[in-house]
Amino acid sequence: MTENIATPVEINEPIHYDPGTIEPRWQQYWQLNKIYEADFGSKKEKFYCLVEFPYPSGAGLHVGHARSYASMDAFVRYKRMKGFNALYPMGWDAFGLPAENYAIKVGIHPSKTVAENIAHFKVQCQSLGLSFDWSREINTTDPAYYRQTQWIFLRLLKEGLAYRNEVSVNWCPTCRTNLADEEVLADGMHERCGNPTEKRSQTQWLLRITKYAQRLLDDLKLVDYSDKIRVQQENWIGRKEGITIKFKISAQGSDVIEAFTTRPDTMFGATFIVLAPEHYLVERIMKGEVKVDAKTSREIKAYVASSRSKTEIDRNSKGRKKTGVFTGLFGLNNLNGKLLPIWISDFVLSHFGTGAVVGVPGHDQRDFEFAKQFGLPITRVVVGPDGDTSEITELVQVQEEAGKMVNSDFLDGLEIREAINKMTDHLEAKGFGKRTVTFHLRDWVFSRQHYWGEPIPVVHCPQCGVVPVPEKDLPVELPFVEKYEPSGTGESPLAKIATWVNTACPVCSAPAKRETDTMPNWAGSNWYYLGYLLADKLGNSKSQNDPGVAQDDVILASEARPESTSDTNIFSTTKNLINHWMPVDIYEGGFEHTTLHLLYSRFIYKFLFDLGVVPGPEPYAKRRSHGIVLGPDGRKMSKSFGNVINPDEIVKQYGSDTLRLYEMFMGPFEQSVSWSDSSLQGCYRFLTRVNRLTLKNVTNEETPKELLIALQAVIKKVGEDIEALKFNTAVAILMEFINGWENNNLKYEDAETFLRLLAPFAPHLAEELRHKLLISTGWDADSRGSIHLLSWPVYDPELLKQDRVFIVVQVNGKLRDRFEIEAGADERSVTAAAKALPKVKKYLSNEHLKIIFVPGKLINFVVTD
RNA sequence: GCCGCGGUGGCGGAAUUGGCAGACGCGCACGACUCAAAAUCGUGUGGGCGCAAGCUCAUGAGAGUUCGAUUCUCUCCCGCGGCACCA
Repeated sequence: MTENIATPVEINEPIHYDPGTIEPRWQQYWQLNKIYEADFGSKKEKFYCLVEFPYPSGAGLHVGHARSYASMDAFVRYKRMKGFNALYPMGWDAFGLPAENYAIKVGIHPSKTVAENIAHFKVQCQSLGLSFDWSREINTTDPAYYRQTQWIFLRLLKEGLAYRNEVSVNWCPTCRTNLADEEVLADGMHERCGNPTEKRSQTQWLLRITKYAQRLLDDLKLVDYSDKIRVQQENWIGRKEGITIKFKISAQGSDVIEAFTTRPDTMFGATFIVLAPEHYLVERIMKGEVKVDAKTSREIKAYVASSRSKTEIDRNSKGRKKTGVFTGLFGLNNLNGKLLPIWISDFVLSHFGTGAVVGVPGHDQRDFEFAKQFGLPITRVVVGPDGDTSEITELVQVQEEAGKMVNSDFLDGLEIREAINKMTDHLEAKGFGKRTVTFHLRDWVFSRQHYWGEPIPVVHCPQCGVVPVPEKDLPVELPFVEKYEPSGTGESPLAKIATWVNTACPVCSAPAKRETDTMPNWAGSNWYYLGYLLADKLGNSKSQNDPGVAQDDVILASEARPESTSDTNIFSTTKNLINHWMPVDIYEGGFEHTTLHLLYSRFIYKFLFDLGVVPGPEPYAKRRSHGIVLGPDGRKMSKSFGNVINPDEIVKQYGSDTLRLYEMFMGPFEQSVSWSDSSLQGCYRFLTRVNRLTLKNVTNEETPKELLIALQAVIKKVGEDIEALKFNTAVAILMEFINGWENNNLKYEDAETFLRLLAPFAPHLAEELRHKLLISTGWDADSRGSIHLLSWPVYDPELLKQDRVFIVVQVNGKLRDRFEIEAGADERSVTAAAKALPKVKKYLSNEHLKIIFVPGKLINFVVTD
């Protein structure tokens, strides 16, 4: 601890609990004494606690942020007291749609609104008394910061993981930009603005996240994520094993169709093949390269045209009546020499598998519907557990998982699982097919047609093509413009700024144009956990104009700067710094980012790992997500419902300690809970009582033994609960303890112990009361500094050892009585004592008696007549 | 349809290697203080029967395992979330 600022407590203040007075003065005290700054020169065990940094919206901090930040704040304060060198940083994810949309709405340039919003957010965070290390604050819109973001992009480009391609993308007409798949909700709505999206074909920058799909899946085993989060990522990555089967096309030279299936066991039940309208063979038919008769050709063209006119959501809606057209062509089923008619239908998706499906109408719902629609044959090849072998005429007879093979030649009699393996081996051995793994995950559409983002650092040269901006020329700064509204043409507003767009090719110096698309708002958050570690090198608000920062010091590049072995200061290089602090020990943030930011940043971290920048394959050792704070009416808080709780008002009325305590007490951390004003008041009452009891029920006489024992139990429980993120029960035990304090007095040091336990939850009041204790009693504590720098109390296990215990007495499993006996009493004495109890005695006949004895806990008499 | 999580008093929720169901808070009732109210403190508070001691029912429904089940197994119902014409 540095020099103490004079303790700002008056000894003769009234007993009344007045958070409005005490909170600001301690906030100021903490700030002046810099008590929450992580020590970057320390060899103490580190603890890196990360909460998702907010985008600084105009609405300010809401109670959901507060739940996350306050809970993790308690965790970090506890860890600090346990002796860890804790890092709990905060920053601003200020690029992207939300910031830009807000700026457009209020008609003020985003650079200005962002700065204002950040200032507001910061004041709010400080008024909550959060122990963030503000010396490491970062801002993704800071050129020194996004220089690194751009550098990562250049490296992705160099490694072939960033590429341009014409793809079908999700377009949000409201926000006038393209979106990644992850940004579109299941119902086709944009996750930000809630409006419907459309599909467009456009040349876009993409990141090859699919190359990392298997690792993103496998490495989930290396980390501790909540089940819900892990499963959600697994679903999104969507790995499937199957086989791609080849079909020769009849009467058509060398053309072959490949179809992916996860159920090769049913191949003897195949009766047709269906192609997506976008399938290459369909293209060839329409170009005349594959011959079909003129009438069929016209029908195909008409069908394809009508499919294209449909929206993606229309096409993908389940249960829609099947449509399609027959091509007149047939594919050869190599297994039995049967010819399968080839159809075209838009229920087949071009981007999954091979864009072609083998129709097995007996055992697939969609194939069944299609066969029914067009009168195609339906063959049964699986008999389910019900033993039904009849002809399949109803959808309900379509078997899915369990059953035995029939009508399937060499597979007959096998269980489905065995048949899949046998058929797969067979097809591979014969060269008819190839084992294939598919993923649901698709490449990440990484360009946005918006102003407020990191410029993509490349130049388009007529001679050289796409040329990366040389690293030394980073950052490519975002130019200031008056008009930044999206154009809606699919071109970024940057395209209109001739002075910025026109540049010289870095390779041949010929006139060239800058890339005008910008990066999505997820770009800056891909690596921000590293940004905090390098904050002093990145030019944050404190050192932005510091000329002492050398240019090459700010690049994450590691191979250019190998680990120094001669240097005795382990924190002397960027790489050592990263190696020391990474991975993040616990990362807390919303469930809604599970398949967005969380997945994206894992991908980028793996890429940085491959480059040698970071020490391991995973950025976050542990991930948890807080439940949503719902409105008092149980609905999601929303302006339109009028059920939004503003944390500023709560702080004003009850103080931040009450708000913090309530947000932790309201329910299990990962569960959604409705806001309740009366529960909030209960927390306020608790703090008021703590205030009164500490100032009145404290003496220099010994604490009653019973209360002292209870205090040991509280020390134990609060510590264990915080570690397990069970903040609600930690608060409960603190409340329970003071119920016992009400009619007793605590000795000074025991009262102080209690305040230490309270400190992570109500940091201001704990600090205030401890200082009042020191002053009013003259009691000599081991430190006159902040309570938050004291050690976490250690309980006395001897006191927790009970010498007498309560034994529960059951008869036939029903509770009949309980009695007290010395701990460690053996079965014989417990039995004797229990039998003697009148309430028990009357149920016991002397006949056959079986006794179940659980030492120290319970005895159960089982009367068996 | 597949997968995950959950269902406990009037309300939010406690309790898990299977051993006292309902901690803690809210709400409610009564009492103390007060001219009165608020605040505060105290007592009580799952349902039914009973003056009471006590008995009995009770953790979404039903079955099972067990001396004993909120906890484990099976079937089903409901809610929330993820994936989904994904072959």
